Amino acid sequence: MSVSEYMNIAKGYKTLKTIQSEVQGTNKVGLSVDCVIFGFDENKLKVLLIRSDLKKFQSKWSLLGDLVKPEEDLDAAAYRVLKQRTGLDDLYLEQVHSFGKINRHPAGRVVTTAYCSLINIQNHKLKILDNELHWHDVHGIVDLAFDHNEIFDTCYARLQKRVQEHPLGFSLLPNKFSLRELQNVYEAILGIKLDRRNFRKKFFAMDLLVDMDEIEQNVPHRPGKLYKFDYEKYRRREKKVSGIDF
Amino acid sequence: MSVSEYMNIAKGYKTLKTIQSEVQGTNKVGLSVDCVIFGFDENKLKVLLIRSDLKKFQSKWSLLGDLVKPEEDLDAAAYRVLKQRTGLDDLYLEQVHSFGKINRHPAGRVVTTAYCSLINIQNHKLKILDNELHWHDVHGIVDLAFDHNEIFDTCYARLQKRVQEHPLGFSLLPNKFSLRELQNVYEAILGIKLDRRNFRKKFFAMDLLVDMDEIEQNVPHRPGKLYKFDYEKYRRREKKVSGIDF
DNA sequence: CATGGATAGTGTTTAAATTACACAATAAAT
DNA sequence: ATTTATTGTGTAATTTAAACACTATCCATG
Repeated sequence: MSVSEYMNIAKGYKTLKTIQSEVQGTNKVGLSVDCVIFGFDENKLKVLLIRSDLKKFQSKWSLLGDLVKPEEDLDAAAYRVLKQRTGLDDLYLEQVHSFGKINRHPAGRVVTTAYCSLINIQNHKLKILDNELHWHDVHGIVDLAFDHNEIFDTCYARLQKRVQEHPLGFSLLPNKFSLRELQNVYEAILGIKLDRRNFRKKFFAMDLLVDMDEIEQNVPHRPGKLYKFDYEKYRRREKKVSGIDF
Repeated sequence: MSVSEYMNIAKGYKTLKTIQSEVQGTNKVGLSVDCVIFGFDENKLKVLLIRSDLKKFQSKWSLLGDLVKPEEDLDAAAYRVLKQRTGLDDLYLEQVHSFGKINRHPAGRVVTTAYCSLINIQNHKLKILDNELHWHDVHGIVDLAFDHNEIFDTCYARLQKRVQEHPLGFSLLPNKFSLRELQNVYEAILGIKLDRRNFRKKFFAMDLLVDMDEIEQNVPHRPGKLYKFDYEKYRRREKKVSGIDF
């Protein structure tokens, strides 16, 4: 042992070895990710659930999750699950919260990190039929496996908050959308009715919608114009301090 | 093996044993918590840091953290660290984000969950002198150990956001405080100057400050009235949907 | 005890944002 | 040609936010 190592011990510093033995010792837990994947269909907000693969919960629905691999970033694990289950790329995905109650998993200590994702349900054709994978209305979610009710509630609440401050809603829609579709998304997520004229006024005033010079097809009434969201322009904006209010 | 177990396997269900072996197998990682503890002193926002106990980082400052014990809730671990280091009870503590890059810790795979806490620096006399524990101005934080710069930045940004929507600021102050002290807290956290009259108007309009019928002592100028925050009244309020704006 | 220094305490005016609200135009279906 | 459903549009009233200055009070000082 070198003199400097002795000095470090004298100072109370731990050596890398000491920490390593702690890390690799008994202080290990299982780590998983769970994805709350939202979709929008028939003017309803939906969440993608799977039949629990755990016998104990055989009749219950469960969020989509998996154990994090030892050599895998946390975010990468969530993205892997998301891609595996939806077949889609380039999706909105955001970490929400980690859940770490001791007995939340029957197989032992597993801490899970929950992610929230929004997808355009149109693009997601695959895998729905074969597996026991289904879109559920976010209202009328009843008894999920594990602590997934708590996780779902947390993520839904976060979504409701976040959709008001960030342009997430568009992820649920096709690239081109009408203002009615957009409003339906917001109403479904927030669970409230919005004034149509004020809604339009607000979004036009943001100046982030690009008129595609196209109109809706196959609607049994006067078709609306189609727009896309200008993410680039949005990113270039600087945010203001919004003001104290609680 | 029972018939029902066979059927479960046929259906693709995993038995508890299967999952257990997965959880207890190689898919284990170290799990830690890190606390970003904010304080307020001399009209500056401060964060509590400790000299890294890891030799590799011996000259660097580090957040306060520890490994989560195998039989300890995640939140409990954070609270344990917080209490150990501050000697205080009943503190504001909120989970912010989990950090899970593969090589973020030199001793192996350790995923950490970051918590944000606010304390009244007056109450925290102990332990500052002996250990290598110090309050640092949040500006001028330079090179922390591990990925603690990223963690700190995330928690500070979250605090700035959250303090505008929830009554956190009071946790940095004594029970009784003057409106100037309160404004100083907000200005320090947000890093902006606020209009004094409008600030007062806003807080009085909230109707959540209780006049204590006392005035400041030992100030070298006209003393201000002291107030406390009415948490009970606040909790009973129902929140409005704040409106779409991004 | 008179003065100066520092902060407390207080209202109004203007601008900006939000809300409430109604009717003509258009396309599709019959 | 008529019905049905939805688009597209503007204004007035209310609420909220922003800018801004003077007197009162206490302490410290000479």
